[in-house]
Amino acid sequence: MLRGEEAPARLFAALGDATRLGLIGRLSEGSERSIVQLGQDLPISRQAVAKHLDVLLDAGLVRRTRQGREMLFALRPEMVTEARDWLTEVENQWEGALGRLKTFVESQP
Amino acid sequence: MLRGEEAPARLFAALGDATRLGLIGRLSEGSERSIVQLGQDLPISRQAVAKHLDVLLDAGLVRRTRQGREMLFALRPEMVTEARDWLTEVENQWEGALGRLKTFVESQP
DNA sequence: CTAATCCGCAACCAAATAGTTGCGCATTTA
DNA sequence: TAAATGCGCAACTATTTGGTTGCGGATTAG
Repeated sequence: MLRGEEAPARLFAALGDATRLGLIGRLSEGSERSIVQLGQDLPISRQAVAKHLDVLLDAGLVRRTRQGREMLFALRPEMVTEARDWLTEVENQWEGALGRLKTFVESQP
Repeated sequence: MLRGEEAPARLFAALGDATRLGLIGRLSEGSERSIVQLGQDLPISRQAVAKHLDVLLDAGLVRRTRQGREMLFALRPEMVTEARDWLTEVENQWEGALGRLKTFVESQP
């Protein structure tokens, strides 16, 4: 339903978890990191971390490249931007609505 | 885990559903709307719509006021801004990291 | 007053989520 | 070569989620 919202919904759903936001925070520091590295300070298993990274990958928020026996993950900031743009649009539409309301009120006798 | 990310996670989780994004889109048009009104064109029951609105309310994305027998919902754009700010921070940190990397590379002999 | 409308509560259900463990394979390291 | 490391696959579990239906109470409309 409302097919136009499905893509951003996937994006926001991927962002809707504290652990994943933490991973994104780490990846926003710039360097690529492996699964074990990313799960270092987390109280969950390596496989749990891998699953979270899969979600981020499916949402397009990260990119991954194999290097030897390691899987390296890096942020894809374009997708972060895309999510942000959606919110900006909502804000703009809201501001526009406020503006029209103001105009309407002022035009009343 | 990573308690600092819990608040934004709730926010993004609330945004992580196409139906709810649709509701937010409607509410961004400016005027307050009732539950029945918001569910008018949706292929789900009134109660399902009400539950979605509860999620948005818990996340702070909407405000509600009772008026007679109706429950009127309106957007709270401050919260939309808050979510957007989190994404902006990630982008900024990433840009900063890129900058530092560039400086480092250029300083290499 | 009666009928229609809007809502809240509760029980229930199926599917998705977040997590676990165990095992085996590939790649490094000692 | 042998041991250790990093990963993937699979099965299993508990909780959350998105949805339903049924019912009763309050408010508005006829």
